[in-house]
Amino acid sequence: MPRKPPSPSNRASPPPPQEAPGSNASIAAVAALAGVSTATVSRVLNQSKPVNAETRERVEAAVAQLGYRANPFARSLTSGESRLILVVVPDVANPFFAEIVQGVESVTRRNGYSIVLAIAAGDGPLDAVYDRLTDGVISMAHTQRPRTGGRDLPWVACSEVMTEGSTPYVSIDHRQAAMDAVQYLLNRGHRRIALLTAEEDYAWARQRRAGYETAMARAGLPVDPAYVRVARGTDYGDGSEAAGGLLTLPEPPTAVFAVADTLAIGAIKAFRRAGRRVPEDIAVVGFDNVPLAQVFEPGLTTIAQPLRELGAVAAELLLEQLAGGKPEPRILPHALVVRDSG
Amino acid sequence: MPRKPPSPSNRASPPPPQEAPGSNASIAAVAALAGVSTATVSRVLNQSKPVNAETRERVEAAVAQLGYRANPFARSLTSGESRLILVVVPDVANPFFAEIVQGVESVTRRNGYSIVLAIAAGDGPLDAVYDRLTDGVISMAHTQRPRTGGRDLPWVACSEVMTEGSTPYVSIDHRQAAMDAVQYLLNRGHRRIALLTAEEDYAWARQRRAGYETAMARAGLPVDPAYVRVARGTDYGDGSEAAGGLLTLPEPPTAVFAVADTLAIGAIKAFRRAGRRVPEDIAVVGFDNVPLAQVFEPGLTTIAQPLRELGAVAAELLLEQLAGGKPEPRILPHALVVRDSG
DNA sequence: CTGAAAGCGCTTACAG
DNA sequence: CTGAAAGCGCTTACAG
Repeated sequence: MPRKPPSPSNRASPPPPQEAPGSNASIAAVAALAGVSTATVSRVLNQSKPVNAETRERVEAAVAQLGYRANPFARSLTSGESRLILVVVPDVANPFFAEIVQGVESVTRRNGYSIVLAIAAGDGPLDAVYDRLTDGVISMAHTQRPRTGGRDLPWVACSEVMTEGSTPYVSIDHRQAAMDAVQYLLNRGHRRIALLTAEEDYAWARQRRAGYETAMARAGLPVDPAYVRVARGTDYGDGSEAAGGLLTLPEPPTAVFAVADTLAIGAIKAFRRAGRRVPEDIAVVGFDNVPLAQVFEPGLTTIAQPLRELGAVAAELLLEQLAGGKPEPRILPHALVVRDSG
Repeated sequence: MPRKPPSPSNRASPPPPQEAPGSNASIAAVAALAGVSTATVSRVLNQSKPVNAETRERVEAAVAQLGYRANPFARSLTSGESRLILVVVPDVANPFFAEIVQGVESVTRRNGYSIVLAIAAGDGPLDAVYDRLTDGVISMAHTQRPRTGGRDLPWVACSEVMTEGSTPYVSIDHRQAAMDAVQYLLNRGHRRIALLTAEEDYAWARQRRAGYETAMARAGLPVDPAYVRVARGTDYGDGSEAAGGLLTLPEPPTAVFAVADTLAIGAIKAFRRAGRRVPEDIAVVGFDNVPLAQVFEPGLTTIAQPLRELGAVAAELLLEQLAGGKPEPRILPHALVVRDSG
């Protein structure tokens, strides 16, 4: 917003409405130009009450002539809503965020909401400035839902299942997706299948691991604890490091299911460095279908999420909340993308 | 922000200040609890005027007890500034944005500004809602700088040199960096060096191309037009497509300089598919040092930008503008990262 | 150092 | 269908 020139307070007579076209005219200027009250201008702007057609036209002409746009601060101060939705993205570079956000935007826009993004710093609470500014939030991050003084900011978790409380969420079924990935490996004849997972304070990591365990159990296969490797983080390097030990086992696995593509690629690099071929010597399946999954050689077999739709549904759930509803969680379908790595 | 319950207008008597701890108390409630005027509360909150130590303590206690936080809309409406900075990121998934934004945040935060992100849709103008909301913008996108009714929103271009007008910017010297990349190839004995560039409505693309041409000219080498390939976009696929023809030339190049890592990797894939080895048969150098440059095999030789510092300097330039200054453009040093591809 | 009061630019009962 | 006026929650000359 512009800085106002320091104007002397003017209490004697009201200032004449400024009609400088293109400057930030006020609603009073529009009203004066159209020969109506500010109330009427407000009503045509917001279509909140019927206005005589001819009057409306005069107002619209005045708005156009002055290039008037409402001051969002004044509007929000009186109306009690900002029509702004906060989308929280994780601080790690997430190749998905852009597409998910597009999905969000596709539905918010046609409902008169704009979106604003914030990067979550770690998993701490959100910068306090945001929640006073927006009507609700869609979080793609592992952020704490803030309890701002007893009041709850409407909140939707996108792609990160919230078990805590009744926060609505939209997600794929991570456990089932992991089962599908492991089942695929089983179908190809693998029996010694290792799990490459990440530190499990993420719900998705726990669920993907559970999927692995369930699939193995259903196949009547024991899970050798030595086959379960927990990476320190989710970087390529973490994947390489955690996968390294697998090869020196007395009975090394013939396949690895990694809970993230980054880990999977790190593992492949480690295997190669050790002289193993992928998938001939050891098959690798990832999770996420990051852009790199297609470009990397060998192309990575992995699980894909419906990104745009995840964003769109998250927006729907939030809008439903803003309208006073209690939306149900939504589970969206995933897909196994078969390439060359496994 | 919360929806207010529909309260009947109350004109007879002022409502008693609500002291419900944790609810959104107003400044009046704080004033009442501390036994001072709202003006005094405002003064301690903003440290805008000296306040008696004992009074200040009472106010601070009241603020703490009520969990008071100023309503940002009311504050902005009166003060004329939002203390919000808009960072515009490109709509293509940009692996850099997170790190640049961290740089921005590191300096805005300690100056009392918060940041808000927006994704630029193509190269159209920004959604009008943003510029009324924020005090200034840092754009990492190829967005048009909007001229909102004659008034200019303070603006800094980050990593995209603006030749237009006097918009301050921070960037590396793309032309020099490209020269360095090509010179590296020349030093390794290459003479037939092709250029893989992108459609040139981007300043950086033009400048990198100019660097290529200058380096070749200085080496006394002609640029064969057949060696200059313009990719349709900057995807991997675009790189593969544009690079493909190079191999069937009567005298194919021995090296390629690509103006983006994504193009470089696409080219490498195309070369491999055609049975060529990189770098033995053909060397490839990219630009950007995307995360993948390190992970891809072969590791990509490329130019790295100082991301965090780019963001930090952009923030400094914007703050300088907000303080009424006219900051000079800033050029930051780049680095050639030598890996295996060239 | 402190307070009473105007004013920022809107929206919305209330009364015609 | 329309207007006068209060009120949203702050900040800031102005006057002590």
